[in-house]
Amino acid sequence: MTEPLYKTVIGTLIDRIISGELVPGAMLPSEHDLGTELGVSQGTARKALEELERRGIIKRRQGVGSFVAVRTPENAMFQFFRLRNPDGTQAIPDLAEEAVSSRNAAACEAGQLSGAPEKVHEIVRVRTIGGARLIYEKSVVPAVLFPGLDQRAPLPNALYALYQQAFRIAIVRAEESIRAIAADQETASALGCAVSRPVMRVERKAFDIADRCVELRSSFYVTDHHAYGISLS
Amino acid sequence: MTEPLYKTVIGTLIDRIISGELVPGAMLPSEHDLGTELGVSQGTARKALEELERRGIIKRRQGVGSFVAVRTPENAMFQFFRLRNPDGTQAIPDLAEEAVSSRNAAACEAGQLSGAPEKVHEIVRVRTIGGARLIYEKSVVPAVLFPGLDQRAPLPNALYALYQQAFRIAIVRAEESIRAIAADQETASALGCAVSRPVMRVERKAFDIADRCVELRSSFYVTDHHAYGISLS
DNA sequence: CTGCGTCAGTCTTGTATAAGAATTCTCCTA
DNA sequence: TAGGAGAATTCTTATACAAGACTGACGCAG
Repeated sequence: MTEPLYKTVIGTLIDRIISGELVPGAMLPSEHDLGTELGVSQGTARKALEELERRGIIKRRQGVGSFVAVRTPENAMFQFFRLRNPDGTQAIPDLAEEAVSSRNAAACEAGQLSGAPEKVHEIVRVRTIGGARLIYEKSVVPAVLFPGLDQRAPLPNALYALYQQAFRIAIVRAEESIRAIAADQETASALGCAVSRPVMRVERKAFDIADRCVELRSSFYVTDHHAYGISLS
Repeated sequence: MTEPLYKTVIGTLIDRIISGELVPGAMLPSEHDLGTELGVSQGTARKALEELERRGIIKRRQGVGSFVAVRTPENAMFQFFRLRNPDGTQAIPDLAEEAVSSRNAAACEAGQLSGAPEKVHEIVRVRTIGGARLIYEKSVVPAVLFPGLDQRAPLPNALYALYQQAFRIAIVRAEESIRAIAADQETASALGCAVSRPVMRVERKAFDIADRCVELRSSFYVTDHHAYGISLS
């Protein structure tokens, strides 16, 4: 056998989560049962579960069990919303405006999104912090993966919780490109600020549990009183 | 015993690296020898070594051995220098100007740096990419941890490799706050750009293997043709 | 005698397995 | 209602074997 047993177990569990056999919040078989079922020892099953926990796909609690990770509004904010208050605490944004539309994918969007979709949904939102319009973001997702998303307004604050609950798509990781630019006309009017004012532009590619790119997001932040906080390791 | 054995082993190994008993590049005892020496089994020693590898403190190679990680100019760039070319490849900066000075620590610096140092060294540098002045950075380190740093000019491109080789301080992780601001007079003249032009400002706190904050760095980037690339997971 | 390739030996980490300890929750009982 | 026994789970530790990698001895050709 070329592939280690525990990697086969990992693949089996991921397949079950993708197929919907294991839904978010569901309890996985215990280490012992999983080993018996798949014909491996408890230790091997355990090694697979440990790696899935490191990747954020499941949660384990001693004495309780292992569970498929649930993307709640809270943890989605904490993990993927990086704007911080001056004291370092998490900034909590409110939703001010929202527009959802359906359109044909641009060539560069189709090239980056999984499945090279023809149709996409676009979600444009303006967010406020303490009443000030500080965030303008445009998200693009393949229509085929998110059927009916354009008829669900108003959308919740945390999109990734919705993605998981309504469309069975769990965002696991993201890649971002950050730059400082001068606000263009569109951004300035959305944020109610002056044209050519410095804003932070973040281009995000979000990947699901199967490592497919399922969302492109372009965000613009006013960072006068808040900063984007990240960790390098 | 309240603390698991393998965590004790981790602490022992980290202490040996901090003390200089294990220098960068040195080979650690094999799993078997380490277990015998510390009175634990090979499996327990292995669990400790696996976690140290996950934390980037050591490197392991099957059939060869385990080695204390070496901070080379290449991997320091790759891990902590996040500016990327438009095609996503790593941008490689050159050094244009450099000034090293020694001064008293400001209150906010002493409060953040490990040991609340009175004296600090300040390294101010301008970097270029393809000949264009795109990066202006100011690093502040405690003088007591970096004796004689101010007499070492010219400094190498990758400071963190120098920190490890010359001062036995290994930067393991960093926290950054990012914002888009208008360039002030000082930054604009350093970068040779217009005042109030949008630039990206990155405030970094760098931590060593003992999780002490040993460097504060304030960087300013011109991001017209390059972007700051990060991963969220 | 020298140079080179091969192959066995040995040292290393990687993988698989198992048993007992610690933790958590449930449920029964006083 | 409080407390304790019990069952279920993960966590810790231990051991055996497999796989990869370097070393050195050996043999053979030049």
